[in-house]
Amino acid sequence: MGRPREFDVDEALERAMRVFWERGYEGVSLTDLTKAMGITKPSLYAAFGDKKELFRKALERYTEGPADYGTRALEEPTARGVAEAILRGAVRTTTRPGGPAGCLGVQALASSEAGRPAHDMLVEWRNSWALRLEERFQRAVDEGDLPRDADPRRLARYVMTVTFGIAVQAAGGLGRDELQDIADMALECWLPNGVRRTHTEPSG
Amino acid sequence: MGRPREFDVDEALERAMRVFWERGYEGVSLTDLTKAMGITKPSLYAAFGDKKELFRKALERYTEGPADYGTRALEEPTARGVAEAILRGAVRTTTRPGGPAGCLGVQALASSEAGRPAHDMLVEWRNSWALRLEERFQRAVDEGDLPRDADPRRLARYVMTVTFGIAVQAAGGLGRDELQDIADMALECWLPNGVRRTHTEPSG
DNA sequence: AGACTTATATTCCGAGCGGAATAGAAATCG
DNA sequence: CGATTTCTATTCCGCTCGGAATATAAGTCT
Repeated sequence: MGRPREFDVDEALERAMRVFWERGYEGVSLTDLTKAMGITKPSLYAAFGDKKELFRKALERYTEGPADYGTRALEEPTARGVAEAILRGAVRTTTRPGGPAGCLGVQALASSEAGRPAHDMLVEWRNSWALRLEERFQRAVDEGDLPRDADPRRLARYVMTVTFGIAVQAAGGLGRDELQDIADMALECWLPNGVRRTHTEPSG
Repeated sequence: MGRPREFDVDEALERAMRVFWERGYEGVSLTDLTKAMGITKPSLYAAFGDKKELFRKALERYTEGPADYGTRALEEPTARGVAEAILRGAVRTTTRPGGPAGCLGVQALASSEAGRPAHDMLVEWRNSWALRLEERFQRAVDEGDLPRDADPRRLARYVMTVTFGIAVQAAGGLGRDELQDIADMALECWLPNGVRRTHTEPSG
């Protein structure tokens, strides 16, 4: 009962996500948000809570939307396939023609105290991906897909580091082809069904 | 003639650099700066110009101070040595015990219009490193240090991408040992005196 | 119809922003 | 000394911030 909402909550959130993606948490004001979302401040407040909560929801939507390639990548049958899919997905998403360059999750590397909520959310977001990837690589070791002496955490950290680096480069304007080229280089350390080495120095 | 300055310009700039490094351009107010620098606003204005100019000078100082490992790295005798030194330097600088985690140059990946000056400076800063590295690798090809068919631009992009990724991870709290481990992995693509492959797919 | 509920629109809040202006203090000159 | 110059300190500017309060419109209930 009561007066029905006049705007589409889902679309408003989508627009908020877009704005945060483009300009970051600290770089966006409530006025920017309400303007982009097509609603007024009380409506925003009632539907999403304060700015921090709205950002949290936008980040969730980002994870399930533009960044869903990550979840799909983890379902690839081989560890190498997972790594390939993650890097390729990152390249595509950070250079999406209609969207902002870069990654919503790779932001707020430094912030004021006011930006700390978003900063912390993003650190946790990035770490959670590293963890999911590590668990997936551990499974690959257990299944014999990766060598028994492979180090899943190390491998996951490496892939995530390159992925984050790609996000930085994308934000700087590098194009899709150049970034995919970088991703390919990073994958050259891997054999088709696993890794070439994980801990030992090259033999020759 | 006239009244002499009561503060040390160099030390004030050092402190400003530190604050920008820690909280980013948009995350720092003039009040934060004057407080950290131990001077008042008119003094800041007279000595450094406005906030944007101060940031530019802080970035220059960063380049010649904490990030001088980059310039020194380019003087290494071999391309592999250059890559090693850059990655190792990035790891050390982004995890320096007394300093902020992360890299002053890897910030402002997304910003408001007000933050655009700093954003653009940083994009240019990162690109300039990629260029210097590319030129260094080109020299290595010319000297026979790298194979004739190596692609200097590709190699430079790869190294810089990993370097930026390391900065992101450092900002997220990863420690020095873990990051050095990642750097080592990135270097495993290289033979002692060059690269294993640059353009071709792995043979097996 | 009319009470009730929940939306929307407008207005306002104290605080802080980047920046500028003004006033006073400390040095060097003739 | 006293004029000049350049620093420092204080104050103020218009503006915007995130957030809250108030008032009104638009629905659903009995």
